[in-house]
Amino acid sequence: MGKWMVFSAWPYINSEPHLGTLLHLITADYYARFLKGVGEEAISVSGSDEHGTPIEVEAMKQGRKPVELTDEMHKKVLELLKQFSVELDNYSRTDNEVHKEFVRDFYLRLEQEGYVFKQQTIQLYCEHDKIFLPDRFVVGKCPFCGYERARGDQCENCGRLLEPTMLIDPKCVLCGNTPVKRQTYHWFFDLPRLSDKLRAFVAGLPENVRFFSMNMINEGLKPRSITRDNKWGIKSPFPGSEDKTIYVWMEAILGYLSGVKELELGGRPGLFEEYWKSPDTKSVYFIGKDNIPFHSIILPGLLIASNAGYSLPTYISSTEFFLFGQLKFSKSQHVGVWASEALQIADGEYWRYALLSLRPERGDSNFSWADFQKIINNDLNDTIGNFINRVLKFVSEKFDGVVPEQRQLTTDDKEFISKITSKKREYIDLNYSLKIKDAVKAFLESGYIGNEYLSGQKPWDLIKRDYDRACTVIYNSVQTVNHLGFMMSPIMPVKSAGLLKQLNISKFTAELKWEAINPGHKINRNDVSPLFSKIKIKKA
RNA sequence: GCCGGGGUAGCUCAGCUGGUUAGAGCGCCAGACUCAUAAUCUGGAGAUGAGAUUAUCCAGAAGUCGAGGGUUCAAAGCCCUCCCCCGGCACCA
Repeated sequence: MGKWMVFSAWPYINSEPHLGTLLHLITADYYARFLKGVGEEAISVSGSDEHGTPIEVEAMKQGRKPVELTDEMHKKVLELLKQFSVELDNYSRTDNEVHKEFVRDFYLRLEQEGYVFKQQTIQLYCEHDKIFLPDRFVVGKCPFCGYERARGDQCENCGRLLEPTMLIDPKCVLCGNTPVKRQTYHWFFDLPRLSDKLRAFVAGLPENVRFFSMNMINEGLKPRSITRDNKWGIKSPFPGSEDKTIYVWMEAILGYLSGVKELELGGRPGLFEEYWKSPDTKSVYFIGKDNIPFHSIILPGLLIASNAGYSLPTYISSTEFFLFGQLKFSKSQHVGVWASEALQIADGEYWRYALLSLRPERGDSNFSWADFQKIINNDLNDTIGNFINRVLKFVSEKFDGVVPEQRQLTTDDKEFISKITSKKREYIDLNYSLKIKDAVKAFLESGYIGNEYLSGQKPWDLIKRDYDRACTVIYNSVQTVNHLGFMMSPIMPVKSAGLLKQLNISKFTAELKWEAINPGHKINRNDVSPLFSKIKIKKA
């Protein structure tokens, strides 16, 4: 049995994360908890991605140092993650020393392996802001359609792809001055040389990732520049490149490695080699479709090129987007739901449940307040919460909080037991196949089955005329609560802990074995209370 | 332009290696129950109309998963043409 590394895409912290970004962090946290829950050895890592031009520019606008900005933002993200019950083994940041050193060593090694070359390029430079301008930081007249506000990478009006130098009358987007062309040197990663190896790797990826990536390879990979002329970033290690920094993507992506290294240095000797260099290690990356190529091509490319025996990604689980009333979430347009807003509306754990059950695994999925409310009120509260509550209340009121014995099983009981057991098995299997949305659904369906059983068996009726039957039905229902708790615990860790307390047990059983809570066990009847409550959302 | 994804009940979606009468949840209608947080459970209509019949019912034919063709004993899943929506097309993070 191999070990597992669970990763979430590192959020770029130029602003607060929105639901789309949060989704991957929550999923990674969920998945790592699931794995640990079934007894796998797993570590989970992510962190704040904090270098690069957008943050540098934002800091410039505010008249602050970039690091002040990201210190603040990173702290805020940590705070937010806590509220969403995201507790990865390491949630790091790219400005930490371990990462920086790791990155520099890594690229020096890559150079030794012969995958780095230096080349001259021409780029637009703003003399006023003293900054080389990335494509999107230049606007001007489109040479094809004449649209005045075409960006350096693409004209929004006619859709044509552009080069910044093609723009007529280019302007710096920051200050409006005309940038100048300036010669510079950059160090490049020789990606094309890895085409064949990457093609073999990509062939094993899931379809939604594979098509896209294979296409890029077939169109011909291009060398990827490693360096930038920015100040805010990791100092480039190549001789002669002292005034340059590493391009933010090319270093942040190595956080998956440095984050594990950091864990090792934090007191787990040997961890890095054990995980990253073992052929048995499985790795899962939870990402959005917008950064597929970085995980399917660039990261594996870097890993292969380093020739250091790192294990390549095993699973890349890419989701589509959440749309918000048909529109894509967007920071600039202010479309979408931000993390702190979300927390004002509902408990972080409710969001975990909702986001995991809406997870856009197949196509873009619409997020609407009505759906959200329905998921919380009907699914979580009415189906799951109410089932648990009616069982525990019953045990408290009618059995003095003591779990009754199982007597003679009827056909109905046996059928019920087998239904719940197979839902649990299904839940586990679906998780292993990374069908998380379906796994969460299996959890919900277990709630339907439980309620159906209670309504059909009517223990409140039985207790008056057939005590043995009542015992059996309630015994089975209590076992069901344990199994539900098991499925719930990675989804809503805090709520599950509350349930453990109500049940007066230390953990939920991962096994499929029916009896997990013995007859005669006393639950904490004074703690029994509904786990969830309904929410009401005012129209936005 | 190229690549990919989507278009299935009022809504959100599942089904798509072709195979029984196209499913679920929500919503709607009716009923049951009262242990439980006005929660739960059951049944029904609903992705189609028309003809015939006094009516219920039954039988037959036809239609039905964006549109239209095709392949097949059999298509929501495959092929072709087309329409609509979304995303991407790498130095944006």
